[in-house]
Amino acid sequence: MGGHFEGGISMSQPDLETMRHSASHVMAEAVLKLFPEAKLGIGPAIEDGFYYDFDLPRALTPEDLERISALMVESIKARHPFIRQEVSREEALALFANQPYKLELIREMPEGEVITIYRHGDFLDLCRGPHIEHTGQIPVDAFKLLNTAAAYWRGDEKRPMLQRIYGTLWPSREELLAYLAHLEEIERRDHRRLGKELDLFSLHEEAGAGLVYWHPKGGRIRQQVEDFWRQRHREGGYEILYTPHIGRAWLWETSGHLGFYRESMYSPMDIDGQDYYIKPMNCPFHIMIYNTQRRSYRELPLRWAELGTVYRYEKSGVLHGLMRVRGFTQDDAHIICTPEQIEDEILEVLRFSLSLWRAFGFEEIQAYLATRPEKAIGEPARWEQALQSLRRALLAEGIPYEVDEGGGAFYGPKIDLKIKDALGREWQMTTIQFDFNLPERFDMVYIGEDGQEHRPYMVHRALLGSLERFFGVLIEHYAGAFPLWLAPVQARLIPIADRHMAYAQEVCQRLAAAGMRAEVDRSGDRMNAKIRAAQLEKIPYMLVVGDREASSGQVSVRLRTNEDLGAMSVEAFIQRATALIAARDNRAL
RNA sequence: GCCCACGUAGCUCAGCCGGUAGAGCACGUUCUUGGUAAGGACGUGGCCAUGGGUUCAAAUCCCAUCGUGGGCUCCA
Repeated sequence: MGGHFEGGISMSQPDLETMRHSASHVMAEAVLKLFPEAKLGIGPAIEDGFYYDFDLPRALTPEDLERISALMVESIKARHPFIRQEVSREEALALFANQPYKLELIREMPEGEVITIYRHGDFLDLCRGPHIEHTGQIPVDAFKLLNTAAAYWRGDEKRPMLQRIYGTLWPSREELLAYLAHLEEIERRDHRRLGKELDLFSLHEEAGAGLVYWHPKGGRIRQQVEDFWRQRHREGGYEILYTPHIGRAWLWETSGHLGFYRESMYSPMDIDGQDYYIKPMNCPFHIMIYNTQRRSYRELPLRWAELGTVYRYEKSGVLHGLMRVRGFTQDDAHIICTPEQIEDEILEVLRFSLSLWRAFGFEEIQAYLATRPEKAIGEPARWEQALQSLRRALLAEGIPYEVDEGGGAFYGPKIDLKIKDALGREWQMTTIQFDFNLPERFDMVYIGEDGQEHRPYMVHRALLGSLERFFGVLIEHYAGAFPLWLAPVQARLIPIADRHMAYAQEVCQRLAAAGMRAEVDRSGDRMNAKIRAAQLEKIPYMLVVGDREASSGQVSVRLRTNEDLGAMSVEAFIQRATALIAARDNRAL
């Protein structure tokens, strides 16, 4: 979910990446001055900046960052040249004798590889380079050390934990400031903050981590999402299923989940001496339904969807608002079809997914095609066919995609879609996965034209992914100012004085009768305060009613964009609003 | 799960070199009945996350647990 920040940045700068990498060296130099005993990990350039990992005698504090930053400024002002030097393995080992992590890297370098070191000032690092000419090329007012965090040495949770310092660096101060403003914007839109401010959802430590409570206003939005989702699925030839939340051990043994997915499942509960597990996935249940009958090729493809709530154990440290939770509702579906149908089905799923995303106002989508991993089941020929149909679907839809070599599940290849939000951040939501495993395990068959039993193809797909994560992304994408058709409150009646309350109530009822979500501000506040409150709640329409409106049967329409449409008849307003709602217009008010 | 930080009223936060709590907003009452982003007055509200320890005394110090945040690893 790394932010892609582009706002007016001149990327043509002579190698911003090199500059950032060099900055990480300068930072390491500063850290060594502060902590001569520090052990160095690695320090690459990353998107937006750089980091360096250190093994330090104590935890870093924000004050340390300031001191490090000040030392970096000194080094930059000193204009130390970067000096590249090739060394032999023995020399390298000697130079880094007291740097165990560097020694490990050196020892792992293949024989004959040229080992290079870079020096600047009295700092020395094992490094492939390249670097800038001298430290003075780093714009001294365009970098900032952002935060410290922990990271396992080489990303391995069994290895020591190092302290990582993240910094950001830009070609100019203006760009740095723009980037910092961008970070503030991200914070401002944070779904956890907006969820609280707009009274959409909550989480409760005393009631369990990673479990989401949808408040009335969040519930209204979810209902709209679900209603639309169901409508589109009906139109797309899907049937809707409802299945249990728990299943006997037999089910999960047969599916193989107890073998390969156990660490994500919760402990069983005992029911009449039998082990039951709460479901981490919906697929086995759908297959049970499939297997209740002898199936003919004539009834395929079957497209079975379910808003299925699943529970998965997630490590405590990874939980994050709505984005990563322990109980969530997938907009799941399984497509069961013949090998001949698979290609059309895949293409259709992809189209369907894209149109759904566009309907919610997400236009930019990137696809990832994940291929056969080392350890996989299913004949290579079927993998190849499956992969081809996935690839052809991507080409047919013209979506940019990258191949994730070996990134497929062991039971089949898949397409994942990442959706870009309004701030350019990517979110992995959609997944379309082949499954060569479950049809075998559950011995799913259909009778073909030839009267023989055949194994159907099965595809899992979740388009929005989970309703919780989708909601989180939706909140951040719109910064809480939801499109009219999704807004929990579409219009608020604002009576100027108490004597206008009855008229406001009457108008409100007319809006409700027209299918709108409207309410009257019954507080004792003055009109200005009522407008402010509605504005902060990002309510699309503020309908001010006073003597003038009450006597003429009108409402004065103010939009959350601050635009004032003036007075219009209630009928005209209803026409305008209901037309936009029916059209599911994501922008107009 | 791991490392670090944090957990005080519904919300945002102050208090924390130990002497049993404070602000703004929200909420309630009340005066005001006001034309497009905060009218005034008064008031309610906290077992200072939970459990244990140190101390004459703990919101303040120590430990543990739970949770949250930033990361690592992993995923919808």
